[in-house]
Amino acid sequence: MEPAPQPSPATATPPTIGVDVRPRAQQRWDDDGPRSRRGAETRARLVEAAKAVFEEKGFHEARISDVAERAGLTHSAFYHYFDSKEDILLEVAAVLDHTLNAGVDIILDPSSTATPRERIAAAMRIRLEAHRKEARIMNVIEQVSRHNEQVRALWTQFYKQHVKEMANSIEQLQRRGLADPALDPVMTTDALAVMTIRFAEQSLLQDDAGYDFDAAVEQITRIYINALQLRDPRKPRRRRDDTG
Amino acid sequence: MEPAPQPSPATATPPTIGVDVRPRAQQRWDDDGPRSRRGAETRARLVEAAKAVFEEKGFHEARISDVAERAGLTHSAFYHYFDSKEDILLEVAAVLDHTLNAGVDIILDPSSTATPRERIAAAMRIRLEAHRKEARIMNVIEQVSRHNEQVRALWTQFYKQHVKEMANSIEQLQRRGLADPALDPVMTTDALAVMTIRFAEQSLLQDDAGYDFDAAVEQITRIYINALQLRDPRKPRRRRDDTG
Amino acid sequence: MEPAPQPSPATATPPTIGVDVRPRAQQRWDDDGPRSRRGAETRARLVEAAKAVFEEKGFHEARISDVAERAGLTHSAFYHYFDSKEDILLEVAAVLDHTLNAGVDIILDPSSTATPRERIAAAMRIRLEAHRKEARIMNVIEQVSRHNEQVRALWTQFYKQHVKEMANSIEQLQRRGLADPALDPVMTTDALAVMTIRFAEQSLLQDDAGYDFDAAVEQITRIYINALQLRDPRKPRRRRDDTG
Amino acid sequence: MEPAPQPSPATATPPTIGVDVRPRAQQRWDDDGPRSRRGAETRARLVEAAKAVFEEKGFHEARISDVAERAGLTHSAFYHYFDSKEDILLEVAAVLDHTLNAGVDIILDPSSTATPRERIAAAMRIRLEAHRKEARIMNVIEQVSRHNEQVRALWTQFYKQHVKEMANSIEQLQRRGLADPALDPVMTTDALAVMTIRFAEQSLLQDDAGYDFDAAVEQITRIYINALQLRDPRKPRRRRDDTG
DNA sequence: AATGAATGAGCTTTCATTCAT
DNA sequence: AATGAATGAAAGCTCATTCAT
Repeated sequence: MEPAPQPSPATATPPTIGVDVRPRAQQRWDDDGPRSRRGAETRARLVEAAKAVFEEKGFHEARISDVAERAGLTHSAFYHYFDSKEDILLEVAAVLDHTLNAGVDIILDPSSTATPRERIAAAMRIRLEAHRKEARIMNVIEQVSRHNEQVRALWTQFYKQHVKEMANSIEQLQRRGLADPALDPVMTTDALAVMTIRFAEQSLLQDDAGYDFDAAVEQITRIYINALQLRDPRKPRRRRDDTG
Repeated sequence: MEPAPQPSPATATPPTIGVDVRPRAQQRWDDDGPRSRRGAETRARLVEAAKAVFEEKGFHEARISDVAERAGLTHSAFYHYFDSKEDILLEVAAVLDHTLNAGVDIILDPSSTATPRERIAAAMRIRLEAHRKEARIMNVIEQVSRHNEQVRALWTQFYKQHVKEMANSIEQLQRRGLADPALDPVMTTDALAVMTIRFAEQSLLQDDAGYDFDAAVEQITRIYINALQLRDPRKPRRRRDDTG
Repeated sequence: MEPAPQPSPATATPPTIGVDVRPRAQQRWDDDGPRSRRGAETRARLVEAAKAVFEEKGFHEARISDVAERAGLTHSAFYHYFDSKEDILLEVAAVLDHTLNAGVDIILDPSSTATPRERIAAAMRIRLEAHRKEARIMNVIEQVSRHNEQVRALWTQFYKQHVKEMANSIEQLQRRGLADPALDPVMTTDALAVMTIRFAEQSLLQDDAGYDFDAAVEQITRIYINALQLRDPRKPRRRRDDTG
Repeated sequence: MEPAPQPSPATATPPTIGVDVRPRAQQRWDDDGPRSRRGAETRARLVEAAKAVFEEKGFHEARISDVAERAGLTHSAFYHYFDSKEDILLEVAAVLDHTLNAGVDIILDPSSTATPRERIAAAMRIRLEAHRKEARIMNVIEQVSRHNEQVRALWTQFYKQHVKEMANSIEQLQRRGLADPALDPVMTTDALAVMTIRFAEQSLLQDDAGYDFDAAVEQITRIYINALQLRDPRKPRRRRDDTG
């Protein structure tokens, strides 16, 4: 258990999420946080271990000793770094936040010459990939968010952020006459985001069989585009049978 | 040894779901079930109480004594009727199964003269209403389903059942040239079902603010119809820009 | 469960053991005892059931409901007849007392013309048979006797009684010069009784394999006779042919 | 991670009995065992306490908290060292195993110049002493052995071992013409072992009155020797040909 | 920084027993 | 006489957490 070399930067830096939702976590960081390199490494190992354990057993079933042991530590060593299970979950969640919001920008990138359709397809793939990978832990986070204020804040923020960006994007398309004007951008994004995320969670889990990933990407993209009644710009009038 | 007198219909009927997923629950019913009117009432009260408590605190946080007390009973009285928390959750879930599958038929009812669009709108409303109402407990069930085989069986069955019916319906529409033929019926239904259910769960919870219900129904329906590229039948040929 | 015809006389009569060791049991009999024929039958069925259950599961593992159910009764019906598990065990034990002391008389029967050796062989067989049959329940009784005063009294009385009779017999043999005079009659009987009883319990349980029964009888008898250095009378030396 | 420092020899040595019957106990030792001196002491105290409590109250009546409290610990501290009551009983039993098998060798020691008679007398004393001392706990062990596989294995092994050794010894005596050839060595040993052990248990318990110890040793020895029809070697010829 | 020992709160579960019917 | 419902006491066990080293 000695190795675990790079102190994953993501965890070693105080997570840079917009609103800082970490009363206790922050205290920790300022007061109790690891002062030595070795400490930082151990801490990172714990976060990693926590994620794995939560994914495997869920939050409630996960024991602090499970986490500690997987990190090659004693039960009680855990308390050097975190105050509680909730505490470490917050850290796990913060790290995740980064990962998941990565690809979204593509859709909105104004410098891109891609058609909306292409952008959506690209974004879809990226997002589904991310969710397929992180579905388990997101599920955990979401579950906990229902009973833990801090986690809820983090989760909401993440979700709302995503929806907001998408909503903007849809609005633009509507303004340019490229999307069904009768759709409410926010609600639509919400619904479609839910669809995307949950579908990934539920039917794309790698070891849970489900569908072929590429086929799924294609189908979800099509549904998405259909739903928006998306038209490609500048082409005088698309006929709808080439939608793919 | 009277022949297990009429139990209160709502909660106590042995749920008539396709596959019977109730090893212990069934035993209970046959062997240990309440034999007196009073017992049946108590049992029903317990199921009711359990649902409420689970909704409030989630499954793991819920204590058996919470349930018992809410039903006006002692802790140990609980064990007259159920073997465990899981056991009573199964009962709660079974009851719910009924409720939720109620409105689906409308979509498929062949005797109806309504257009597909109308049917979908109707089904959507019914379904969203049901889910809005039962979202909390469904969430609980779904959570537990990840770690409990029996609950998973029940939940899967419920979900799969729903998807299958919808898929059939979509296939018919496709065959009649009324829906986008490029969509895979099963995957599409899955995705759209996920969207509907989860949107309801997440954004329509009564006390959780969110959107205006009627507006939401309208939007979700529109998205749904758009996604399918649904055309109304018998009209010689619709041009697709008036889809609204 | 209706049959169970003859109210086994042994249980229906207040057991006729020397000292009456049944404070509560007696109360029951006088105060609460079954007044109707049906009651007496049920009571007998309970005693029978108790014996069976105790044999199967031991005293501590046995639940009152096990007993009641085996007697075709409800848990709570048990309390019409007995105050507790201990209470019913006392009854079981009392019944047993009779059975087990049955064959002993043969050894002492003065009218018999058999040689001591023959008498011992006969007594041995009878006793081993009885113990083989009742070893399980005796074991239970003995176990309980360690923690329950009343049961202990009953058990001791039974055992002491047996030892005393045997000791008398040995003493006579010694006086007639037919047994090793260096043996202390009481201690010897005790030791040999222990041997007999326990050997039966431990190695002759019917379903527990062990030895062939007849061979065992023969061997134990031989050991017994050897141990006493028993000589047959009527050989030149001794003239007292009145073995009694 | 120190190498499991020297545990208090009496209770803590991994018992060196022939077959290792300690699935969980062994795990414990390797994985969970006390790693500090203090821990080892506590563990030893627990084993000691357990023995005492079991002797006083019997296994079923003994509460884990009784044991813990007697060792000056909390209820839950117990679970640092043992998984269950059964678990600690196994340890108690293993320790006992040593003690009880100590003196047997004397009988068989070929270098000894003592006569068989003398050897038996010596062995008898040792064994009776041991049993007198440990009768209570052996009783507990035996009781539990009826319902616990592991304890049964340990107990059986102990008993069988003993019987086997004695049987060999008897066989030798028979071959040398020093013991009644009509006796079956195994059955005889079994019976005589039962006699010895149980007599000690039943009649020699120190605080339970009974007989004078030395007298008892003498008597049991005599019975034993009689039973075998033991002759001293080298004495020309015993004339008692009426042994059968 | 890290560990092992120890604690205490709390939960599930089992059962003998009582009560109303 | 018999039942089902209900209770209360107690047990076993788990775990997060603290403490001394």
